[in-house]
Amino acid sequence: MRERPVRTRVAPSPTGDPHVGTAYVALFNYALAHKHGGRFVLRIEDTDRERSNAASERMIFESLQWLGLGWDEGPDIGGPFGPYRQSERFPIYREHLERLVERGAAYPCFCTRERLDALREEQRARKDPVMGYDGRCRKISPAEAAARRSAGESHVIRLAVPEDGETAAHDLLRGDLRFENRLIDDQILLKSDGFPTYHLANVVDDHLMEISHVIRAEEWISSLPKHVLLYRGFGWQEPVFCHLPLLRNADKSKISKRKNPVSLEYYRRAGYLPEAVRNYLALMGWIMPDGETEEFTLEQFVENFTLERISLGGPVFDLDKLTWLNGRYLRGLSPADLLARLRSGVLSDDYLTQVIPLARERIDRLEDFMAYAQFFFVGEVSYDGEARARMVPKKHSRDDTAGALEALLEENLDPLMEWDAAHLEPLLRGAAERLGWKTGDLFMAVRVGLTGRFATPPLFETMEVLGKELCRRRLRRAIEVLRTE
RNA sequence: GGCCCUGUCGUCUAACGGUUAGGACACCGGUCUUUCAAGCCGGCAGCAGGGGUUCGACUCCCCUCAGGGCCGCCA
Repeated sequence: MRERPVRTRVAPSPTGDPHVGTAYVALFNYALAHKHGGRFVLRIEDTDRERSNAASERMIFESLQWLGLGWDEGPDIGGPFGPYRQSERFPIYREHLERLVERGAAYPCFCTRERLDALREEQRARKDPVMGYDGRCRKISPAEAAARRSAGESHVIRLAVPEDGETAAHDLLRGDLRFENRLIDDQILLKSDGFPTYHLANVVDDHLMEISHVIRAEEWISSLPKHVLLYRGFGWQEPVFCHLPLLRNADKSKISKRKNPVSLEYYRRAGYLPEAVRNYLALMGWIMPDGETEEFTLEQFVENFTLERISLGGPVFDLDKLTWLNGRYLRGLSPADLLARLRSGVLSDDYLTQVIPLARERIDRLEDFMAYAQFFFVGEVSYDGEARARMVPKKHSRDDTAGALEALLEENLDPLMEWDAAHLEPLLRGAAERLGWKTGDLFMAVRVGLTGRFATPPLFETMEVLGKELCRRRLRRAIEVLRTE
């Protein structure tokens, strides 16, 4: 295999809050590219029409920049292989896919969702080891398929996976991986709405963007053979694949927001220093060659980085150790630097300007400000006896209240990307109705949970200023208090 | 259930056939200090189990067990 210039990429999907896992993968890609004087590419994986959104994309940009992981090519700055937003590349995918269909490496499938659902259910009931599409539409002649397509019949395009034999793929850290072809599903490459799936878009883009190393999370290993088959179908040279271990919760399951703060916004808002977060992430599965040095700069990381030193056991994300590391970085700052950090964070003019209108009407002396507005400046709030009492309305139990807050949090607040009063108000009112709660009761529970107080500035404005992360965190804590104390 | 990945202190990890198995977090002591931290010093604690290969296995091979991931017209 000939040597190619090193080009790596990170391809986050803008479907929610910026994830710590994205930063983790980005960090290692960044390090490899910079180590070899290559290019680090940012690509936006927004082929999911339902969920992708611009607010989320912006947050991805901001978080990566916050961590100091700038990219050399990307949707915002362009580059020689653009566009870098997949939703802007649809014609490219369709054109390439036709080539695959012509070669018989992919085929149209006219099966309905209903049939597919029934098929899956049947296979599951039968405990069939061969799960997936049964290949019915593969038997349709190319001529007939083409006719049905041009007649406008709804269809998807599937990958024609060989019936038998096996597909070998190589992972830099794990060596040769073998997969039985009969167990690989005929992956859908183009959805019936004409959108590509991740698998197609990803392979086409990695090739066209001349990506030399695909460094991604371990959860992708099972689709590796499909990707390899795609490269071979196109007749393209495969990149080097390297699957990073998955970050874990304390119970070893894949890291999740129920069990850990996974949004980078959380760390930013809580005042973790980006260099500490980045340093800690580098410690997940990696260590300096001396095996001991744990505190190092991005530059030192890049300089000493080798993919081969990555260990494969899924690392448990330990907030305690991150916090310890952050403390070390914090203490290393000069007073002036520390002041500057405060000034660009929780004590920024921008934040204070948001808080002041909410406090002004409610204080009579300047010295009252801190006491009144303290819940805008702390992490978690405490709940005194009266606050606890007011949190639970007369008609509801503590458990009931905890359940309502949890439902509100997970079903309404978590998915909300436009975090402002205008969006929050209808959301909370709607939630109250669905939960069968009087709005006043629910709002008081939320108010106290969020602030520790029952007399506060207007709820929605307060929530907007506090921001999503702080609200989420405090509500979690309130739920916990209601259930356990 | 099927396929695949992984397995060193509670947690993050070093070791690339020969070490009293090292470091870090957490925890427990001590020290410093008007207090609390921080700092410094010390302690506790690990090779999942069983077979091989080898003069010699944490390191290589096999089996078992355990944990995890995937099995979507999500990524």
